[in-house]
Amino acid sequence: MIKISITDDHPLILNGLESIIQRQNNMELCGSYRNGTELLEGLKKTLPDVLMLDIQMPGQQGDELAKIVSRLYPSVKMVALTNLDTVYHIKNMLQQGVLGYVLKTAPEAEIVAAIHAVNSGKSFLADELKDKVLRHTISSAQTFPEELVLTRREKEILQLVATNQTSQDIADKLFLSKRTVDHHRNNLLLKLGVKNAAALIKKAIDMGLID
Amino acid sequence: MIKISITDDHPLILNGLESIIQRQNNMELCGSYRNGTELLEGLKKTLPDVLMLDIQMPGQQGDELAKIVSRLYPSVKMVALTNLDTVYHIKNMLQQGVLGYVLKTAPEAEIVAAIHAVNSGKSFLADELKDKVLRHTISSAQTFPEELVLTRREKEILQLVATNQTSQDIADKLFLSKRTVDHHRNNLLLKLGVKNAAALIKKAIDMGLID
DNA sequence: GTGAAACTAGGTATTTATACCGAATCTTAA
DNA sequence: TTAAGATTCGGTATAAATACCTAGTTTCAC
Repeated sequence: MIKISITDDHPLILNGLESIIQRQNNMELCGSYRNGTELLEGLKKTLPDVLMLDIQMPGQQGDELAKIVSRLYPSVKMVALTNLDTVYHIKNMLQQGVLGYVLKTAPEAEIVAAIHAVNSGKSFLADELKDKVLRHTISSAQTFPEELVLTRREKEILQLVATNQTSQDIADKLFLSKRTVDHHRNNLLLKLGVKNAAALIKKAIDMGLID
Repeated sequence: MIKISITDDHPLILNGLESIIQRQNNMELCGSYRNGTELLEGLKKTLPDVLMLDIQMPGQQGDELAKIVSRLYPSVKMVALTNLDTVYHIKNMLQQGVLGYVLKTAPEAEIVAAIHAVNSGKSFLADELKDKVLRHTISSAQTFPEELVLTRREKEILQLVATNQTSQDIADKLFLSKRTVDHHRNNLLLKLGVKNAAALIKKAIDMGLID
């Protein structure tokens, strides 16, 4: 019997996954959480074999959670269950210790297959996503730099740049010098390979860095 | 017995909604479609009382579908079931003939309530969304025009602003003076109610003006 | 045809963003 | 403990965007 927990802020998704699991005769749902706080609380009591994890959630994001969980509970196999199909997110989640990556648009059979795979310690990634990562790895010189790793501060400032605030506004809000904010903005432009704020926001949204 | 159809490209959502409907003793699912083409095909055979409609889908978008359905089958009551919680989308869908608007993050009871409401011809909108629309209507009535209408040139330039080009670049490309481009950019900022290009792009994407 | 709106473009000024330079702390993992 | 990277902030300079003017031409609906 594979014990499964899920963390997602959408009741509909929780429902859908629950009905899928109930239909399998060798799986059972042992935890259902709506955010990172609930998850971390729940894991203290019940440890699943497989944890299904959304990326975009209110509060703590999926990648941070994956990192925490994989450190605290290395025995828990994780599957990212998400809408985001960018290479950035796939690589990012896998780096954070997630074994499987499945899109919410995936057919039921694929979700079940992913659970089985990670439960036996194997990684799981849909063929289409493998191809995508592969293509990107091969031809990424032009599109965006291979290694896109944004720091915590950069992510934070990226969000704020999209909110109709100047660097000075952002600096005031974060209690930083305008210079510091500009420094991070420049790094963002470099890392995403763009020349100005408009293109930065466009690309960040395309890549799923901003919701 | 309320007959319900659903159009959504996420199998998980289809699953989740199906299990919710099965648990109600006065509802039944009479159609389940993954995109607009399937929906329009299916409606020729089976007409539901209530149609649950996603907005973001591959191919035809929800708002276009709502318009078509409400013209072809005025008896079908529609509910938008979506992740998008912007005032723009709420108003847009309601204008296209949708009676209810429910977020995918909504609890099960709210989804059921929405189906009942629209089935008896009443509109349905969660209180939080009503408040949001109200606040927006009040606060934006004075500053910006209610109706957002972009001209051809403005739309054209809006697209280009998102493509990593400066005003001068855009001017060269369109054989215009940089001043003219700046003029249109200023109008865009005014019309969308933002202060800079970053926020302009963010808002334009949120509103579906840029893909 | 007339009028409204869109499109065009220039002047001038200020504010912001971007580019490059250096460098001191702080965190964190090896 | 050490090394690498993140974070912080400064100087200086230029490029770009934004704000507020005016005004001629074109387009299109009435």
